[in-house]
Amino acid sequence: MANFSKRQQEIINTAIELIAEKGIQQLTIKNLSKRIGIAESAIYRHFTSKLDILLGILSLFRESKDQMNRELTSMQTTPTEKLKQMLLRRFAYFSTNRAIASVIFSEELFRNDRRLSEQIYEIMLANQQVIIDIIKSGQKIGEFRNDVSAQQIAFMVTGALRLIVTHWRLSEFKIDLIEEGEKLWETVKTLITVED
Amino acid sequence: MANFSKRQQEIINTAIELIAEKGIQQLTIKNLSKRIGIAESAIYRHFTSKLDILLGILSLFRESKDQMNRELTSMQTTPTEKLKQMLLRRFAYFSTNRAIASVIFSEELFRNDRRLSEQIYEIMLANQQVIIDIIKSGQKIGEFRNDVSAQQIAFMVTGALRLIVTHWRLSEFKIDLIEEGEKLWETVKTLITVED
Amino acid sequence: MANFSKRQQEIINTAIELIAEKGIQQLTIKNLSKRIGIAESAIYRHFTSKLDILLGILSLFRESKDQMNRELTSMQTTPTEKLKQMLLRRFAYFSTNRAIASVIFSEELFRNDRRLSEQIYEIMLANQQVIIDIIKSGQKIGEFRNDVSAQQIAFMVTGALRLIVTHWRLSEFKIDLIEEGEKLWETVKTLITVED
Amino acid sequence: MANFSKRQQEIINTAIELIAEKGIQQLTIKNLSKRIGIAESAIYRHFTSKLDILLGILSLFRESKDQMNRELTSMQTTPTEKLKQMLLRRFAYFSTNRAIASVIFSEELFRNDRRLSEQIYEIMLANQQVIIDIIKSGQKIGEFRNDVSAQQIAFMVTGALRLIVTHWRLSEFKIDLIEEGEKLWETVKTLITVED
DNA sequence: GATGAATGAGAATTCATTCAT
DNA sequence: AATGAATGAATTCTCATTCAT
Repeated sequence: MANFSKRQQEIINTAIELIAEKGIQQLTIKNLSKRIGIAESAIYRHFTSKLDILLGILSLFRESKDQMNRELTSMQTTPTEKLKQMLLRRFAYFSTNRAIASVIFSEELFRNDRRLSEQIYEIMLANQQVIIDIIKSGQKIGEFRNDVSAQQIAFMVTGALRLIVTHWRLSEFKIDLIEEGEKLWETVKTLITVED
Repeated sequence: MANFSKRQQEIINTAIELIAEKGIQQLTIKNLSKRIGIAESAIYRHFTSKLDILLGILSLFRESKDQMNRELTSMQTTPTEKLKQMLLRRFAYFSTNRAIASVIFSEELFRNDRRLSEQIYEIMLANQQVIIDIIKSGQKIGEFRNDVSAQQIAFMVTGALRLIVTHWRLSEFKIDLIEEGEKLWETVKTLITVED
Repeated sequence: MANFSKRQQEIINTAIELIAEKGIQQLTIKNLSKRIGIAESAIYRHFTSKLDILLGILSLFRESKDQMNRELTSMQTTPTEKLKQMLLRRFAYFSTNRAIASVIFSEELFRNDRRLSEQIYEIMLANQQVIIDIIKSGQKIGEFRNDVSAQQIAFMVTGALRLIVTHWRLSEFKIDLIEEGEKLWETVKTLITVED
Repeated sequence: MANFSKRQQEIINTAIELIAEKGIQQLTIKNLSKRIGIAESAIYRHFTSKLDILLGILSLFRESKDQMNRELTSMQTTPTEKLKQMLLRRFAYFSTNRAIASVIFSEELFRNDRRLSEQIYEIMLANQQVIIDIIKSGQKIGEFRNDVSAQQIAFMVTGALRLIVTHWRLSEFKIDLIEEGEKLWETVKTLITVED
């Protein structure tokens, strides 16, 4: 969010909140400005259009993704530990950032415009690539089983993550997300690590 | 679709198409009627409101889910074969029903109304329960490994299915979905079946 | 209603009912046909347009007015008795014909079309003329005081009648209309008859 | 109208005009905005809904009623003079405020909504109560005859007022309303004042 | 930076009416 | 007589955006 002013950040965060709470159809300039407490027209001082706000949301997502990847890369541990960290951190992140969790997996929201849908796909692919890379390195050094493709495992791990978050959201956050994350990690570990 | 008239079925299917192609924001009565080739007001002979059309879509989803479950239940085979069939058939179904594939995993689309969001969650839960049940019965007779919970495996399998379909859609259907389904099944089989 | 078929009479009466209950804005072909229990298009077998139905209502009003005048004319009594009869009968009629009472004094309802507004004015004038004539004849033979104009008395009597019926309607028929009619007559008698 | 902005007052007055000229069915946002010379959507900056505009009209009526009552209350004269003033002023007011005259007695116009119909009834009752009070005080000091109830006289006076205004309106304002008011007052005076 | 007023395009829905059956 | 399907015009209201202050 370095590139965004205070007000811009406020607008982006409020927009995410609004989408999370009421869906994209309720993300209107009117609702947005009302919640922030400024006039509708004031929004246009900070973003030239509504599309720009959505692009802002995506840039926030990308930043958070880059941040996590940088952290993982700098970690000097085994692939198993890396995968564990990555999973648990993402569950932890979502559990304290409900609004983002409600929006980040909803590719539907960004279908209005080519630029939006391309960017969200790009973020999604990048996120998956991180997992694939970790798994591949684990396979190379014999920590993870080699008889299944890293790509497929990545589908299963990311897919489960996304699905659990969706359940959590649809259940109106009644599920304990942290606990679910730990259960998922145990399962993944059991299924793919090689015991010696 | 037994309960729906010809025209109602046409409206429901066209609505799914429209959402699939252009997103829910483009599902307007105008676009709908234009594509069907009737006047906007004619739609209201067949559905009392737009909400009613969305409920119609969900009732179609539920019917298709019930149909698949009935088929699976009546199959006299092993859990392994059942799980395989279920997975491959769903991939096959989606690959020939692109529009439905684009809509059925988009819980976001049905957030306008309580009735809608509750129903889509219900369908989602029911679909997952089928997988859980198959896995449990496989675990009971020793076909599937017992050291991981059926629930977690179901998350991974369904999650992967959903994620692959999403990729397929965002890639504008360039991926070969059938092939992807087979790859996923191979992976799942390798990971969870017990070799003797 | 001699000129109207059974079905036409049913439509006219139902239209009056609808207006009485929910106001003219709720008098739609849809509501009308629904209440009668036929299809919307069936209405057009019996009336060529909605305007025609409104004209039918007015023709019913006119008939009822003519009927009352004929009765009054044929009565062989004093003007005092005639005025009393006219007043009490109208109150009695309205109290058992709530729907008509709710509509007949609402000139507003018939402003869509010249023909309608002219006819309702005509009926109104004719109704008043009857009272004026009775009062004049009473003045001529010395039963009613002569120091006020018949026209003005007619305004006061008819005005009170209309206003009381309006009150009755707005109070949701909680007032006893018959009793109110008697009170009004007593007052009118006290004010305008000449004691000897 | 203190609580309303300039534009809001303009909208309310134009709405009254429109109803007066063409009936409530022609009071549409389109007609309203066209006559004012702004876009349809601009109306919604000033009133949140059409119902709100109608409530605005009623609040204007109430204010005008309160104003008149305040004037009457502060007058230091006999009940006879008060009743005369009240009558003549109302006729004068209507004769220069044709639009309001065309709307204020049309309870039918406000039947769309409970709030509307309750308010118009309330205004009507309040208006009548003023007359009843004047008459009662006149009876107490012997200026008005005591053998008829104040309530009944009020019905007759108010009823006549309303009926004369209705005639004036239906005759397309050809009658001289001021003159009619004077005639009515003469009649009322003759009928109810006690000569000594 | 912010506001209030305004705009034009469109949204869902309703209505009277028509027509083939 | 009656129906079901359709139509086009109109209605209320929303939305993103602009502009003068």
